[in-house]
Amino acid sequence: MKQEIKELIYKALKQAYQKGDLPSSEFPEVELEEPKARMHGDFSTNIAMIMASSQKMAPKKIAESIINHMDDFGSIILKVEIAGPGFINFYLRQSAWYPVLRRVYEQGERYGSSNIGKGEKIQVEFVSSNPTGPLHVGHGRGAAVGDSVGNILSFCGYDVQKEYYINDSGRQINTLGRSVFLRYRELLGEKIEFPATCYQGDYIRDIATKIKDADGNQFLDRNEEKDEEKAVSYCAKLAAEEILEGIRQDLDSFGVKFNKWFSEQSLYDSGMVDSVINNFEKKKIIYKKDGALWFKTSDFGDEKDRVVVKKNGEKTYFASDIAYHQEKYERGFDLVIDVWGADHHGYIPRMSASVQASGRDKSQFHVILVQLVNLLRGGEPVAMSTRAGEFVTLKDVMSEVGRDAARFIFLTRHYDSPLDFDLELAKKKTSDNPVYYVQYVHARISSIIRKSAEREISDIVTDDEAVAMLIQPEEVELMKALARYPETIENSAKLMEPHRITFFLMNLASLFHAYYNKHRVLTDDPILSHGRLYLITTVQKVIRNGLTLLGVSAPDKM
RNA sequence: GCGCCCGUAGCUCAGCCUGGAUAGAGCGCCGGACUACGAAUCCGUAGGCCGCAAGUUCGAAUCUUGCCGGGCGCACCA
Repeated sequence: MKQEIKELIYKALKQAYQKGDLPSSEFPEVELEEPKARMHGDFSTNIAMIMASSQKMAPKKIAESIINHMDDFGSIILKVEIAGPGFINFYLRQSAWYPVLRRVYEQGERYGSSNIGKGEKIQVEFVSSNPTGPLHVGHGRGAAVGDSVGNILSFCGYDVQKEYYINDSGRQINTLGRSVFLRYRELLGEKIEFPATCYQGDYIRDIATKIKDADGNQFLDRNEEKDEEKAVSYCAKLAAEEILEGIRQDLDSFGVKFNKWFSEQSLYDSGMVDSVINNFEKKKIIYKKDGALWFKTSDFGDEKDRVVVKKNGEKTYFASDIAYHQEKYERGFDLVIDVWGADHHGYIPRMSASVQASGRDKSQFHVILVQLVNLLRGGEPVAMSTRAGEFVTLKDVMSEVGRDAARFIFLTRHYDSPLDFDLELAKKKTSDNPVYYVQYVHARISSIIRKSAEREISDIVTDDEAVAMLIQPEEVELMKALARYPETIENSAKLMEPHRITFFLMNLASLFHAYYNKHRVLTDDPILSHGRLYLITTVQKVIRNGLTLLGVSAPDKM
């Protein structure tokens, strides 16, 4: 639609130049926009104002000559006006919007998809929470954003892989083992002073109990230090597996599916971490200082160098992260996207440095920083202390407010702004809660279609006669919105911003509810009814299409 | 101190990338609409120095700079 109008303008520009009405043949890109105010037409362009200086003419004169040379308004344009300082406003015939119905109807769940990605391989890594405790709400937001961004990119022709990185190595896993082991000993009657540095949550006790039940007191006999170490590492392994399994289940019931779960430990097992460090040493971008090995990230834009091997010989997390990211590119990804909590933003320059050091362009690495979630209940903050083990898990939230509400709310804001997540509000089934507002459209339309079958209006009829009945302003507004969907998807993909789809859906829902309240779909006139049924069917398809990208269900009944 | 993010209606937020005409939505307030397709809905009223200031521009919520306020981060932690 936009394209057709743009071409008409280009044609007019050329003609105007040839006839000598315009002095210069330098034409800028024609931008068409939808005016905010309805009275300014369906589309408008500011081309005449932009050209004013290069053509050395008054904007209004330019606009006039463009219009004069638009010999063919085509079948879509009703009238054209010059307005304000030199805008050209286009008013379309209602029938101009009819083709969108067919596109939506035929493409259905693929409507809005595209091939702008051209098969480019992208990896989206998200959540990647340490298997030392259950997922909490913050992880939920990351999961919703990462999953949805992946869906959207894939919808736009990118070859997307979703991945979870398991930090199953290093000190905090050891701490996990120690925590479990201490609880285990406690369960067997020892008096334990439980250190504050250990994990406090009840889930630690649960795991310890399992070990006690399965293995009895066999770990209590510890003659040497290495016996204790063995016991701790046994506990660590078991606990990490147990917790990871819980994380998998939580994400599964949250509707998030990963293509791959990648283990940090495997990078050590395969020697990848060592080989990366050796490689960097050869390149002389790793050096020794104060007994530690430092990576010269400052050569690649970081503010200072970073340690990869500590004085005591332990590798830092950064070391395995470097190896991990290098490994990603070796798997052939053109672009690597990491979804992180905003508190990790300081980590970006060094990660980017490592990517560049292994020969990739910094544009091949992108971090989506998701801001924090403030959990509220009825407007009051909910205490969230990880150290004390008092936090609301994602599982709790899901069982309290439901998966759809949770996912939708996480995506009602730009990931860049902090999110207040109110449990009471999320449960409400009123218009405070936009998820039901949108889902209700889908259910309502299903209901009308059921009703139409009862009345034997039955099958969706899509012929011209029925479509021609769609002349109400509310119907045109709906079709305009449907036509805007592909553009919304494309923007959402380019900017990696799922909330644009959320807002689109809320707007479409609002247009539909207004239409529904003003006009009847099922009337005494079968042709009119057919036309309207056709229209609302396309609305329903787009609602479902969009909700699917957000990972939210589209119910037929609520 | 340095870096990143945020500041738009009473509240919660879109819009900013790609400048355009009278700045939008939901909630809340006030007032209305169910004997026909689902009232989880709709209609209407009120409510704004778009944090402040300067710059660029024919034109700035949008771009640039400075300032103010808030959040987060600045480890041989993860």
